[in-house]
Amino acid sequence: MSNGTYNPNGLEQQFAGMGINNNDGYSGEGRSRYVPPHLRNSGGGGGGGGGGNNRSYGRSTESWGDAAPRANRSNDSWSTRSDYGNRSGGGGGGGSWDGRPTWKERGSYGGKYRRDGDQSYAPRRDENQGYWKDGVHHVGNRNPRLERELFGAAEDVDRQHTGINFEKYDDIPVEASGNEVPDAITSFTSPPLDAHLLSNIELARYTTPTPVQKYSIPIVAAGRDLMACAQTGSGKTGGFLFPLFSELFSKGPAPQEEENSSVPPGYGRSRKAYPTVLILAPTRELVSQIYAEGKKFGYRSWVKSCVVYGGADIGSQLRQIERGCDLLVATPGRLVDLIERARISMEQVRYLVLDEADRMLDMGFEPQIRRIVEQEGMPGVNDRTTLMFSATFPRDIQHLARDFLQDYIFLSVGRVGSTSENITQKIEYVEDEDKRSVLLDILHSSDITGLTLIFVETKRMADSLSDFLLGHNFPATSIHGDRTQRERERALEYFRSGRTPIMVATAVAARGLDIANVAHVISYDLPTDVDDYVHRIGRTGRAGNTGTATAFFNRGNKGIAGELADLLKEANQEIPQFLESIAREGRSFGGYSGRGGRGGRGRGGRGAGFGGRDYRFQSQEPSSRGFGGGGAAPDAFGAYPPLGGGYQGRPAAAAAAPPIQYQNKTSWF
DNA sequence: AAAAAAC
Repeated sequence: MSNGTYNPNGLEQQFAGMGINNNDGYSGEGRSRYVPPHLRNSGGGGGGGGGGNNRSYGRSTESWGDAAPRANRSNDSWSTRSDYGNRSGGGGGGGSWDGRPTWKERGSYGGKYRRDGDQSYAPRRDENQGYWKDGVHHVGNRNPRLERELFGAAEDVDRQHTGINFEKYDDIPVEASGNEVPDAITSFTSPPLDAHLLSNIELARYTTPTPVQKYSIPIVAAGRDLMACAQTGSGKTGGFLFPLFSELFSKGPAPQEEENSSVPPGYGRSRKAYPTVLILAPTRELVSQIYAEGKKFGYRSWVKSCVVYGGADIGSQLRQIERGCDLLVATPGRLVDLIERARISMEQVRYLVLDEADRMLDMGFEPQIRRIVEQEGMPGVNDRTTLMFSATFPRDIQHLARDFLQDYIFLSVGRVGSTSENITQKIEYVEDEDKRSVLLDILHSSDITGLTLIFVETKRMADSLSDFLLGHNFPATSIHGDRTQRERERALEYFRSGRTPIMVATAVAARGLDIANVAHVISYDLPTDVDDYVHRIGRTGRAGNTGTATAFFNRGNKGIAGELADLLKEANQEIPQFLESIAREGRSFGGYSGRGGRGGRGRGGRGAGFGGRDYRFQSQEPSSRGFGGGGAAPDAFGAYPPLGGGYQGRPAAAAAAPPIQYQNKTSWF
């Protein structure tokens, strides 16, 4: 297969390329320090440049970054959120955020180094980085090498967005609700998108907006907040990156305090970064992936993107931030850490994105998220645009939406190619002790083109199973939370590139990861939550391709049997007899009542490809979910539903008298 | 019950 942009010796070469950072100990020591993927070849400047070549730029961000006084803010176009009309149509004549000229250093910088022939000791200037001066976006030079690195070649197996079945786009169910929903766009055009962004979208070979993008672009352009129920595979990442970059490109940097712009960059009293855009996501791999997409769309622009997450060297992340940080992608834990170290400020955040919000809450990130959004000086709902994405819309997410969003547009989107059409699901009855040999059979008989992703429930199993496969000469790797970040990233890279076409994974890889060319997803162990199963199989059949999902089922999985059978039925898949009967046993016992308990969609929603419902517009009558029942009352135990409980279909505003929590079947005992 | 995530 084509190795495309993936050099087998990439890592070593990239270490070599970091020569500029020798003083940082990268190569001076006997053992090489880990360089996370986003720092390798960063900037991509000339030849051996590698990292560290943006340094001089960092200065500019430093100064504009200091927060403009609140009072100023209320005069600029940012804060008048109540006046939606003013912000649509790219108003303001494309000036800077507040109409004032932006920091001069940013402009003079170009002149300073452009004619400087000797760059051997001066901070390396990046010809490919654009800049903003006097209300004009000066786009950097093109760089074929960097373009190839960012966008890949058309034939690269691991970059393919081809095979997208565009006709199917039109079949995707989309529901938008809210006050004055802006009209959806139908194609990538300028306006409403910034012309430079459009050229980057073209380079990335995206030709048609997905449904979520069709809505999110005009919604953000109108300055509205968005709550979107959509899974990855719906073009979610582009759904927020496109409109955000478009806004940044046409509006330029946020205003900065005049006095502060004279502080010598890098030597000022603080080395704090003030990102304009903050994107939060639950896993390290996910933020890494979003950042990689961000680099594509930010190509040649003035916007400097950064990514921070745990498990990786914080020093290199700090240096990256110092070089400029307009758009930040982060996991919550590491971001809180950096805020505590006073290296990142939330005070200039104008756009906030919460990706996979339900997952973040599941993982217990709510305290960190609330701290980041509510207690660290981030502009309030009136002074920022907030986009929330979530596969499900349970009650705790509704609360978050109520607190973080203002008069939002609710969007419910299906996937590109519904589960039923693109993924063939097979359920095999396999006892635990037979799983290994059945797996070998499957691997032996399966098509060698395409990747195979195997899900297990425990980290230990991930290790032992990948060892077992390696022992049988299958090129396998594994990814789970006990592996080092370096191992995780390498595993993912090898898997993506096809160098190791089999990967054994825990839940860390179940959601959000967009890996092209996954032909087969095997649930070696079934999860207990059917939502997890849905997310897993969503790793295949992406972008309009077809895929196969196989699950090993035995009596130990009977808890999921009923919902699994329902799911298969909705997806028009074959339901094996054993599953049918085990599901029936479960149902007759205590009366299966569809989904209750923890977060998730009602059964009816998934088949239609909808992720949730805009509870704001549901009346007090029983919802279409089958969550029938009276008004607000304690549940059968006399207890009010827990805040974190999964529940939907009821206005969250009824807080004074919380509604019934419908119990999971198992809770009745 | 296990997984994920900051040091």
